[in-house]
Amino acid sequence: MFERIERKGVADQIASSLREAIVGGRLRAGDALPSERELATRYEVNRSSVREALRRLEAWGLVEIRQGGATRVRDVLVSAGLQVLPYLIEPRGRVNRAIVRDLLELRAMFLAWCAQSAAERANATTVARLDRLAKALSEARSPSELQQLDYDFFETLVKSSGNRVLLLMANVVREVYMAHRERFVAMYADGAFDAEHHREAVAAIRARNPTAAAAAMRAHALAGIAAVEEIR
Amino acid sequence: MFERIERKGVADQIASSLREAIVGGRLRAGDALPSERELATRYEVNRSSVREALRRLEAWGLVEIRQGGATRVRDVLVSAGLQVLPYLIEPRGRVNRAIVRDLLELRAMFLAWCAQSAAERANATTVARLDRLAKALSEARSPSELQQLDYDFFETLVKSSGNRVLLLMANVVREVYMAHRERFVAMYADGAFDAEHHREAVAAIRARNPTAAAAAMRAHALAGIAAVEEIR
DNA sequence: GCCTTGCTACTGGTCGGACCACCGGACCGG
DNA sequence: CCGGTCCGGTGGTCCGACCAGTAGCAAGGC
Repeated sequence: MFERIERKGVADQIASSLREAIVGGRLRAGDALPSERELATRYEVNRSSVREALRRLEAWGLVEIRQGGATRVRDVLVSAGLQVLPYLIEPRGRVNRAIVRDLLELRAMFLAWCAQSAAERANATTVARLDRLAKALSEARSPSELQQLDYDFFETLVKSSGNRVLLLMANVVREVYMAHRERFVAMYADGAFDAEHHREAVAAIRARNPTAAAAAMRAHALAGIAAVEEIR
Repeated sequence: MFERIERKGVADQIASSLREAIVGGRLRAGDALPSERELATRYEVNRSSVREALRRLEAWGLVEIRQGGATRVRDVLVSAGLQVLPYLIEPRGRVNRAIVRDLLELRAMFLAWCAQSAAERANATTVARLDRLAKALSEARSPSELQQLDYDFFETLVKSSGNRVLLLMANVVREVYMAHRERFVAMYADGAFDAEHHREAVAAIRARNPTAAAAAMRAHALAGIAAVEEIR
């Protein structure tokens, strides 16, 4: 009880409706959307609200708006940004396993690369923070607690890589991951998770051994992928 | 004469103005923006236009809008998406070298990883396309031509990795890169570029040798970084 | 017959003014 | 001190009007 109450604005709902139509394939790339005035009539809302929804879709890279001409649907995989990921993962309520696997593969690449960068340039403060997280991971028991700590470890690693562009990517990934965190909790179920790789990585970073650090985090990520795949 | 006339909508200009204030640091994280009504008065435009601009900033992750409360500036590096990259690269007309280097480093990681994936799973069609691009790179002369071909090579590699999440990332990176392509043309000036690494990579992909493919593309990317750094 | 020109009916863009929903602080009574 | 109530200000939605740009069509010229 006391669960969060949904309160979405009109514009939000329209944006969601259109987004699902596009991502779900009911509207194809190149198709022209009805005019703003017609959408307003059909949804029985004001044109301003429709406009607001359309601007959001445009910011997501899902449609192309041109004054005087029709608003057209763009090809999702060619022009959409990372923000649409949550909707690709779960179109029509069913999880798209292939996309999840793609995401986890990228996670493996990022983890390994960040660990390598961290080993090359991390300072004592960062190493200490990673060390604390690794220790906490060794002691934590509940899967959700492990998941949170592991995510914190990931973020700390990204920050310690010192790459600000990667930081921006991580921001988007965080939103996606947090929205679907229960999908990935399987990676932390009894026995599926072992903090050994984290301890190894921290030791390697402290010893300034990039290769070993990368290998440890890659091993961790691959173990996670295996755990998720097994569950399904 | 008859040069192209700038035609940006009112909302666009307001969004740019506010974006620069935020990215440039004149508005700090946590600061409250003036109300929509006041912004409308100050800019001498309609409130609708201000709203449209604010929604765009929200989509970029630069501000947080809450009904009943003030619209507040968010921490760029904590919540912004990749879309703001162009403005981080060139705040106030001066190029931020550190960000450019971060971007090129990530490019190196992506290139290597894509080449590896491609070697593991590319089909004959893709290999043939990469082969054509590598040949064209060997023959092209002008830097801008080389740049375009190299970018095509990168995109083809991303597609052949088969990872759709990476594809979404590449979409955003493409917009950033294309907006600043002149900045990177130095990588392709006389003598700075050699198609040898591309030929190696294609050969390795065809031979299904992931390690060699990754090494070849990493070498190419590192050479590019060196060329850019030297110019400055 | 073909191309050009200009009209026209549509599209999105901006305007202003009104009212609703919501938040936070000031104020008041218990 | 606590809980309500009120009120000013904020964003959210609505309406109806006009401006600005596009695309297609139809009359005119070659």
